Amino acid sequence: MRGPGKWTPRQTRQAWGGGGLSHSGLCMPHWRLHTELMAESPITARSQDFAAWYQDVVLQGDMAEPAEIVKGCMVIKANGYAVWEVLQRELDQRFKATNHQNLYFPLLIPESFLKKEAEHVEGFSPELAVVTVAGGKTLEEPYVIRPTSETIIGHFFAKWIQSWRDLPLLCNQWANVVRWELRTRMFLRTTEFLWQEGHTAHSTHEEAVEESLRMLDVYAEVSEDVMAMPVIKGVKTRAEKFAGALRSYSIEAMMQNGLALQAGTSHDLGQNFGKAFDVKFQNKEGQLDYVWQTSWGVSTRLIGGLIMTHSDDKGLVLPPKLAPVKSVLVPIYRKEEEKGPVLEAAHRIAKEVGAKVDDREGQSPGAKFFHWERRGVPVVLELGPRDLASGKIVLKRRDTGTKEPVDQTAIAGKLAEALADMQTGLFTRAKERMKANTVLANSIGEVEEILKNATAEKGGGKFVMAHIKDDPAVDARMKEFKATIRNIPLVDEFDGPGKCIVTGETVPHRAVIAKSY
RNA sequence: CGGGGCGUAGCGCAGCCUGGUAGCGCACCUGCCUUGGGCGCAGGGGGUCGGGCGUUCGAAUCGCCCCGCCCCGACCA
Repeated sequence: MRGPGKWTPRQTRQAWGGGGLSHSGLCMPHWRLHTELMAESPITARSQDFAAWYQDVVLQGDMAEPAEIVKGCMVIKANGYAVWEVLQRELDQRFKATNHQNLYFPLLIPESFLKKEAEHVEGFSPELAVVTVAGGKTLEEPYVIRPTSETIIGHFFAKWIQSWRDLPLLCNQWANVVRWELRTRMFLRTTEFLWQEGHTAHSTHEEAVEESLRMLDVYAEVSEDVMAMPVIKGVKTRAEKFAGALRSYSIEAMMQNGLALQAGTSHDLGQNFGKAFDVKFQNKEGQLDYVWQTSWGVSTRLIGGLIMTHSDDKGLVLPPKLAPVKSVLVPIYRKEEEKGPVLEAAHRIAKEVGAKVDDREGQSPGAKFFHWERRGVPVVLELGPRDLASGKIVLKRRDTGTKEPVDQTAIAGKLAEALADMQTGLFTRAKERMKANTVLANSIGEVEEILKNATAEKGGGKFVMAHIKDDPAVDARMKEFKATIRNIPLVDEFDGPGKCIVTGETVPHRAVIAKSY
């Protein structure tokens, strides 16, 4: 049954106005002309429809699929979850290295808890899912399904903290959260998503600020060094900060269409939740004081950012450090007598270099190449009778598409080299793209001029760097061009102080204005 | 939540206007043959036509209601 809710190429095609007519025949790469009817469907070109391309890559890369029976939710498939597991490992070891411990709090939070911090409840109430009936009875007090856990953690922190000796308290939890979203996109925004949320309590504000910046650095490091995704660290404006925080920091990445993606956030919560949940400690002077808290999180959204940073019209591209399978060896043989020696050599070499052998029967090598290509495997090795005779093996890179015959004796080194080169190459390319699409503006008119045509279809979005005041009224003006102030960078890479393009007041340096996901 | 589009086999679609009990390609299964970028041939399995109600001798097809998904906008990691 076709069933409700398949995100099909046909539907996306119609959405961008092609009516499903003949776009497939017109501007496809030539190899698609005779492969239209293949099981693994073609991928919409980025230049045609970026949103459709993204969806195709997720689906064809077997990363996830819509859970059509649950509104706004998705199934993260084995391929996608494996990437999440690598991310979890990379993040978790850095959390541990900075003395955090993992624990776990309940999914359900008493509704009254949310209401204890005024700004917090106001920020989250539109997106709460609430449990009102359980065990066949209407509950006296409804539970909300956690949209984040500051409140319930505040409650327990109050029980656990008495003295300055209990501080700092450094916690993290890996969890799912639910935020009722009006519009969803796989990985980027779904009703339920996976994340980690760090929660810490400190005896001084300085220490809390230090902590929130430390974890922002951890996020930036994982983004750039592991995911090869360049980011801008900065402060969120008051209008954009987390509901209940004193100050929020973010890392912002630029997708291939020039739109910004908030890839991680870290919050200085001040004493707001301490006061709301009565989290007090006795300091060294014997005085009672409220704790200073932080919270910080990254989610499965990172995977969406990863896809929109590196993937191409052939499908997924995974940076080697994140790829669950770094290389696949495709054995090629024509005659029965070739099969034995080829497979023997294939397994020997694969074992030596840690590659996976695709020895499925009944699939042609060509089909296997396409299969692994769209799943983002960094390197595919090809080994056939010709290579056996010459002592070579063919190494093909996913990022550049280059094919190179390599001496079998040198393959381990060459493979490692190719993977390392791909990792840095992907980062460099993304970084250069970000630079190329970052422009300065010195008046609100210029900002408008730049952003009004800034969509993927019209040549790509931009990061507009402008002097602009951190004032909600100023943020509101950005709505005129469907943009937001993404953040105020921690490090100024431009020209220092200048006059705000809206109010004329002097501000320390330029901020990032962009359209975003 | 407003505007637009769509829902027929696992996937992509035809059939609907002009009602007569469902078809094509790919995928899947079996066998042979092939294998350096999506091989070929032969045979085969698979569908409560998104759901409900109605009109009719008869509904995928006509009418009403509902549900879901995609796209575009307002809110958000």
